[in-house]
Amino acid sequence: MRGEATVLHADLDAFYASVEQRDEPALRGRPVIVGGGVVVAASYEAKARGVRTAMGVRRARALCPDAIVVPPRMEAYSAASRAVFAIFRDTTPYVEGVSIDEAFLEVGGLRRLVGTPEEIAVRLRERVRAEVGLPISVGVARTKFLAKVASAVSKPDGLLVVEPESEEAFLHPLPVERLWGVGAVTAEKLHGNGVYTVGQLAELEAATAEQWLGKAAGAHLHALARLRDPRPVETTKRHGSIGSQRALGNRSYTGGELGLILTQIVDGLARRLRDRGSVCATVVLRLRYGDFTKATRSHTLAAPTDRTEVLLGVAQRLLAAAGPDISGRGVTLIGVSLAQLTSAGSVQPELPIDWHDGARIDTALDAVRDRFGSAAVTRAALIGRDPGWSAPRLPEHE
DNA sequence: TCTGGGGTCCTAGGACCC
DNA sequence: TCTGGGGTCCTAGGACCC
Repeated sequence: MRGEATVLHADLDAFYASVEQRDEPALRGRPVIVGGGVVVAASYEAKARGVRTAMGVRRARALCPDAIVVPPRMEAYSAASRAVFAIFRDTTPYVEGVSIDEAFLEVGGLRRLVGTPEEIAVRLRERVRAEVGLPISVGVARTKFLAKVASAVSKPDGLLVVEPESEEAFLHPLPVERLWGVGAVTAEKLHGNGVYTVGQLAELEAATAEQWLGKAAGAHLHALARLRDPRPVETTKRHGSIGSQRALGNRSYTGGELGLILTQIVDGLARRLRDRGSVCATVVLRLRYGDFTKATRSHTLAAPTDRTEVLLGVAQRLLAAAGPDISGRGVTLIGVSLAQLTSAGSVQPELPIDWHDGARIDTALDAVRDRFGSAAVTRAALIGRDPGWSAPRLPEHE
């Protein structure tokens, strides 16, 4: 027995472009491109002319000269997203957000009270259209993966229910690129071995797929092709990292200019971190060079923090350490990620102790013991042994 | 095809500990 | 003096998703 199709995948169509068409009637029915240097989103009228996400705007204009290009309005998209997610949560308590414009909804158990999954999906689409003014596609199936493929196949503005008994007939003829997790590189590997459809992948032994694609990816994709996807809809998913980056174009930057950009990035991230009540343990610096090669440098703190000065100090040291490469090839992108996030509540506040540069650590620990008791010494020693903590400017005592 | 910004997960080697 | 294997953490890089 396979169970029932009770998972919905709801996915707004050409989300950013649809918001623009909703808010500006003159854009309706016309090819709309949202973006600056590259295409961030394209309306279906633009997609029909070959415009694709991540394509350069110059090339997109060549393909579609009558396209209207508008800059992104993130606040408008966030507001629309919140309104749609409110309808999701009004539909079922089991909502797992995937991104700003899509989510999984578990609607099993609502049959008696509300209706069948299909009836729920029909009503959901009507409500999003009526209350938020946006088209949304919904796939319904027994697993998250099948529901996601179903919504993609149903687009635009569609609804597709895959009943358990028709899963193979639905999935196996599709190209392997439809599998969630198959991108350009993996597709090329599979094609090189004569595998073009999901059905062909399902016919392989799992070990063969693992050999070609790596253990985890091979096993996962093979299982999906064989209709196995045990992942439940998860209501509480926490973020593991937050990040921010800036593309710099082609001109060269002085060290001071780079330092200023780095400060702005870290300052914004630290603020976001504190707003969510989190601390982070690892700082990751990302660089991209003129030839599009990339580099990452990271440092893990002994004690997680949300303090701008500490995070900025680490980021600056990472940037300085990557220095020789920078001058040689020219940085075209600089970014920072804060990883290993945990709740700030689980970490003690920093100890207010006057510890200046060059002070001996045992002297500092004695002072900690005198003022806060011996239990505080463990944490102070932890901070002290972290080489990233060269000049801890601890906060003033009240 | 000359490439934005926000994320997730996996791999592989080295350090370190038991 | 030479030797084992497993587990965990950190770092760097890469694939993928929207």
